[in-house]
Amino acid sequence: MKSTIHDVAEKAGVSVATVSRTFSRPDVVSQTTRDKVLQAAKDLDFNISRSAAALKSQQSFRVAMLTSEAHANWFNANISIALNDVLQPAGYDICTYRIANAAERQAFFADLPLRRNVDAVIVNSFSIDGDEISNLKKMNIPVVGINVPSSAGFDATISIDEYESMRLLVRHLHDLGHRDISFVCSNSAQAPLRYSADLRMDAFLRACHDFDDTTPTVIRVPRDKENEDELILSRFLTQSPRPTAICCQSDATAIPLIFKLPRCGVSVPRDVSVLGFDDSTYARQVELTTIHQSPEELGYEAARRTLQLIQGTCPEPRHLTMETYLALRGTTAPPRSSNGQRND
Amino acid sequence: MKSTIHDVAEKAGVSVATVSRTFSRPDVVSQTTRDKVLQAAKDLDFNISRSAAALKSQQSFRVAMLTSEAHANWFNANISIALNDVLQPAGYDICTYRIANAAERQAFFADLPLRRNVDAVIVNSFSIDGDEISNLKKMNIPVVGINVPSSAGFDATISIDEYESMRLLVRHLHDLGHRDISFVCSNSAQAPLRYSADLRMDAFLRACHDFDDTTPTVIRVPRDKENEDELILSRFLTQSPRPTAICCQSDATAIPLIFKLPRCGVSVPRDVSVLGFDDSTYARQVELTTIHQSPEELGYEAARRTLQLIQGTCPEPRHLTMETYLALRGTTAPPRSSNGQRND
DNA sequence: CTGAAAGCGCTTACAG
DNA sequence: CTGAAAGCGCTTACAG
Repeated sequence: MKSTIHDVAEKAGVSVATVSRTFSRPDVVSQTTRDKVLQAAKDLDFNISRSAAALKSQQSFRVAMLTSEAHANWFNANISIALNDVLQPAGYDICTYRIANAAERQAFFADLPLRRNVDAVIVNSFSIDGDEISNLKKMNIPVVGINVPSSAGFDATISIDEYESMRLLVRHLHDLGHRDISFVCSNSAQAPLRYSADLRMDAFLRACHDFDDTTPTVIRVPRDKENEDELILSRFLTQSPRPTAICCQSDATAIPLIFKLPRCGVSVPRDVSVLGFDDSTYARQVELTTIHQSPEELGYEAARRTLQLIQGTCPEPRHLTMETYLALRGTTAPPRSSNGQRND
Repeated sequence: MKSTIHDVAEKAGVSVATVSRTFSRPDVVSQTTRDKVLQAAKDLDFNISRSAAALKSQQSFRVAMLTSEAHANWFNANISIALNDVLQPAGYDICTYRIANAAERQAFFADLPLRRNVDAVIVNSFSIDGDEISNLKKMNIPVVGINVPSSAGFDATISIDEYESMRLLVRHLHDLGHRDISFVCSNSAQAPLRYSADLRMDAFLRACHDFDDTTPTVIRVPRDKENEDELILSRFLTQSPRPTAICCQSDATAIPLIFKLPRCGVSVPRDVSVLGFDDSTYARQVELTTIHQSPEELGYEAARRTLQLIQGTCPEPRHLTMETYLALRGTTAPPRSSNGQRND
């Protein structure tokens, strides 16, 4: 009922080797033979069995993606789609391993459940450490990183430059005359595996440090709370002196704010400038000034490099930094007293 | 270097059959033997080879998901995560097949590239027709649908009731006193594969039909345009008489509107009520009245049923309708002249 | 509860 | 360009 390579060989009057080659290396079989085989395969509704091909050829045709994010977010959704767009047509499945907490992390890197069962691993925005990378390397397969803390140990990495991005943001605010700037972030203690939250705050503080007349403050709230936006609002409104600009860790934090601030009598950008990070869903429509990045491109580049590494070629360059830019829109403006003086 | 089941058998002093059973059916091997095997496996960094297991056991440990959506959206991202959460721990990979246009659709259902290579197929929000379902069934594997046009031919389906949902929405507006209601949707001619866009409009029109004093109108715009929100705005503002309420096909359409309408001098909900559909990202924060649905639950239920069907048990019930509810929030209010009279 | 053995459906050197 | 043949690493009836 389900036909095998033997059935096709018989029907086409060739050997199974030829049938196999017709699918795996069509260039080495003659046009005439190829046509015969293809016709027979079609008549018999034949597909190559991936499991058999995998077993014999010592490949798994699977690529693992490691991530720590529990919920559906814009960044990961775009990464996944881009990976699938490149890897699927090339014959690879993507298996997503979500590591949600310290126990899972420990278990994963100790057991390495992927050993022998994937052809490459992509580490996505995960705060992986040196020992963990070493463990991964024991599998003797390519290891590719997307937004990882360091490129050390990786066969290829694709990242954005958080520091440069934050510098763009802070310089823009400084140019406008802002001197009191708040950074809003979720408490990283709650999300120890997610890379970039901590980094981004550090980048903000460093960027402010370039200007000795600029006072950065930080508003930290617990992560994944339903009322995150209310907490932030409350903290901001009670700060004294009130900062003239708010840099948010991501658009997802900024968008609720630009909706709610006016309802608290604080006009955006007249009374306070608000900035996001990502240029994600709705950012353009709500005119949010933000840093544009493209997880889709990060994903494409990562997938392409993964494929190259599997085929044994070294991607050029091995470590790529994708450019970001400041999407200048309507939520930033000069502060009310734009003389650069503090009004305290 | 890479150890096989033979190495483990030798080290543990048992047969390969016992090693195999230790992993696939641990209940049938004695505690003592199991411990020996597990220890040997650990010492040798051994994992079962999926390809070999798959080949011999005539399973592929893969589940296909068919979808037509090109871009990352809230619904699909949540579906994917839920499917992965259930299927991955059960040992199944998910391979996502995206069918973007008529040619791909034709090719896919004619060739059935998954034949012999997946254990089940999940059809997600795809406007699949009877012939296509028949084709799928030729593979002799379970076929599960999420939001498909009809449950006919499916081994299991999970859906929401679009009609009932839309009735909730329209009745709420009618109760408030609205009689002129617009439905905003993207042009389905551009997206012939996506199921639910057309259906939702039909549901809206039917729901309005329940009230003979209510006049529905439709604003249709091309899909996936960058300036979709501006087109809608322009159409709405030039309509005469201007509807007192706008029902949007999804939150993604509604959210830009509730941001932009006030900037055109139209206050929400004072001058116009706006409703979404989904209860997706930011809906709560921007106080959008909308229909709540949970793609996560749809995904979990679909995955659970898929697993049951693979194991040969029939899910109960086979066809499940997930409840939705009206999330009553701040973007709906009585129309300005709430006497139910038309002011034309 | 455990073992010996057949075989799942391919790929790939090797030979011609 | 094509074929004969070995074997990838498991699972699973069957026997004990």
